[in-house]
Amino acid sequence: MDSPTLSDVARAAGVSYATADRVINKRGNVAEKSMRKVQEAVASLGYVRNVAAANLSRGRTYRLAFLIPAGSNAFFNRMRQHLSATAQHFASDRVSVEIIEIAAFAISGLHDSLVSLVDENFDGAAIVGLQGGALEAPLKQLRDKGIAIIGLVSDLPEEYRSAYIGIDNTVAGRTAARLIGMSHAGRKGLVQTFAGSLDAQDHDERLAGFREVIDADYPQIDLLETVMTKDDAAIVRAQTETQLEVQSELTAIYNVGAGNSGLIAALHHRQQFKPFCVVHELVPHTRRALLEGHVDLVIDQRPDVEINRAFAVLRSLIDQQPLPPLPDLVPTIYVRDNLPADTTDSTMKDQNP
Amino acid sequence: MDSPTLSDVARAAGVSYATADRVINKRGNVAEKSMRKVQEAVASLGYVRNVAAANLSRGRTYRLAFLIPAGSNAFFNRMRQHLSATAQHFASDRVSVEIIEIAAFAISGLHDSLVSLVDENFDGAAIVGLQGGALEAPLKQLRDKGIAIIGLVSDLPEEYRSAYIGIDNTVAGRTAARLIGMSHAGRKGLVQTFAGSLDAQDHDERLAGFREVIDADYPQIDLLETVMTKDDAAIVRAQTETQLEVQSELTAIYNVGAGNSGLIAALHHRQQFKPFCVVHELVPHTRRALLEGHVDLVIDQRPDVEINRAFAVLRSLIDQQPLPPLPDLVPTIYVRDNLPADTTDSTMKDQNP
DNA sequence: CATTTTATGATTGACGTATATCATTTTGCG
DNA sequence: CGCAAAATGATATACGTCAATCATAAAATG
Repeated sequence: MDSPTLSDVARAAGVSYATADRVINKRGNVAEKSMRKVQEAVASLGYVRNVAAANLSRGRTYRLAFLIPAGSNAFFNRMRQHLSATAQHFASDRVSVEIIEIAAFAISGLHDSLVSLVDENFDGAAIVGLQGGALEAPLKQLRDKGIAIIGLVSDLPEEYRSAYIGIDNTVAGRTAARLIGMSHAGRKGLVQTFAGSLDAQDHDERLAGFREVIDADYPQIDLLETVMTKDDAAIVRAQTETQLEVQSELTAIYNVGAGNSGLIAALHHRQQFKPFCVVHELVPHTRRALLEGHVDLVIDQRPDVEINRAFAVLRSLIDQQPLPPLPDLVPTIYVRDNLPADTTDSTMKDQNP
Repeated sequence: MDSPTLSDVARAAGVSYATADRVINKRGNVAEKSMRKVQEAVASLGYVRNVAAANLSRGRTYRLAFLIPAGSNAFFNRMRQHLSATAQHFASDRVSVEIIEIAAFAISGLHDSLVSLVDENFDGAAIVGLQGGALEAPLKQLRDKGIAIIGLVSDLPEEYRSAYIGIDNTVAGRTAARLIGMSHAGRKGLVQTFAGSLDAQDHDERLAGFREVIDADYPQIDLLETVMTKDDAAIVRAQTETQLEVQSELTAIYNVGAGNSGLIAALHHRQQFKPFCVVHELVPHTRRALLEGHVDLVIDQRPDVEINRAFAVLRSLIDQQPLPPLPDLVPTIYVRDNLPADTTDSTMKDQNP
């Protein structure tokens, strides 16, 4: 019942431990015949390398960096929180994590952080990225040093990262459109969309996906021109109030960006008919708005799932091993009924982990 | 930069390795003063036990059993598939998994499987359970042997399991109701619900949750009496065809159980107005129906997430360690736009794991 | 104070793999 | 055949922890 060790394999194959080791670790200088014998023994005994022993022997430690926008953005706060919890847990697996805050959404800030990474001897980095030629030089240096790089939430130039972990924003936009379409039950509609800015790639993609579906499948729904908000709650609030007044026929609102507290505030005191309202990212205030009925749907990115994936992907990249089976990452739809337990709530159900 | 070892801790605390070990592993016979010194050294050096070394030394292996209903049920097929993939991956962590097929949904079959478990020396078991007094005797034996037991998808008697991993079916039913409610946009509605049988606890809970929300928040929607289908596709098909004919005003259909291929077949050739259709579990045929527009929403249980959780929970139970941070498990809503990549599809995006 | 507990120190051998060294054998080739 | 090159064997040390042993030192007890 005990798992066979490499010595067992060697014995079964009729070779020495050294030769078996040469085969397993591909050190070369092995006759084809021996190789085959060892591989057969591995197969017949069902040998699997004991990673605990291997890691111990190698003295391997994983030094990971997470580059995440600074500031009080509720979404990234949530992500940081999950990240530190996860990091703490992985400490016993010799994984050390450094969270590096980058100046929010500015190429130059990210560039500088990347430059300072180069001298720091990390094994891997997960980076909330941006697209921009300025990043290529430091990214190239990191890549050439053999550091595993992945894009997180927002992608990096493709050439310089081994994976992207985040939702497909076109899919997110399409999903919002589908649900808003359904909510109209075939009736005429008029939808106001909000976005942070034109340069934000994710906002752009969400809007494009949104329009695609509305145009294709819900011709009876008209779209007003997107209002730009700089992701600023005050602007969102003002604009929402204006639009609600001007467009009395408004049937739905979709905010692809941030600043939802402004949107919620604007809807809060409204007694009349309230447009169907879809926003992104489950954070304390959107959760509350959902429960109180000001918002109808939240499309969430699941930062917890993303962080878990990031760890798994970085480790397999660093070890050059296949990725373990992981749950898929898709935009998650929340209504007021299927919300996860509030983790900011201190009460935990011990029976139901 | 290297992580400190227990020897480092002992040296810093001014005690011998043996004493430090006595503190860390709670072996007793240690003076309070030494205990404190060691704990301080642990804190100041940031010592974390190296689990790789510990597991190696202990020679710990985890023998896990998964008891899953036999048969060709598409949902459990999917779950089994994910389970074997995960099991294979964890083999290198000295986790061995045995999948035990139990006679589908019959107390007696489950009972016999549990009895045979008792002599088998597992460390833990994840069980797709049933409620029933007959199970208590073997469960008690398992518990008394110190085997970690968790309920999976469908719960066991609470007293005899340490955790339940599965969605809250009331929540799932509520979620379905909310979305069907939304799809009516305030208009009058008539909804037909289907369920497998009255004894299936999960079906019952889903229906209850569903009715709760419709009654409370969508008074203009009427519910027809639930049609029982034995989860048999042929029955579902016949009943759907009958109801579509008899109830010409039908605005929505909600099937809380299985047999969806029958439902889909009945809707397939229908040219006229199609009721809004909500079903459970993303499997090949529901996925196709969603893409082709026969079904509008699928509420999924995420067997992949459940399996991942099951492994994590069993391991921490067996090690008596805290649970790592894991993504929440909530009923997932799929529309045709936010479907995960089809894993039965052989093409994989290597850039986007 | 002598004696019994109790606590501590010193040390050792696993666990399974990685990695290195050095001696020896086998093979290939002219 | 003889020699170099290639392949193999034998063996040792390290990784950090667990678990055990045995001797010794300190504290508690009467």
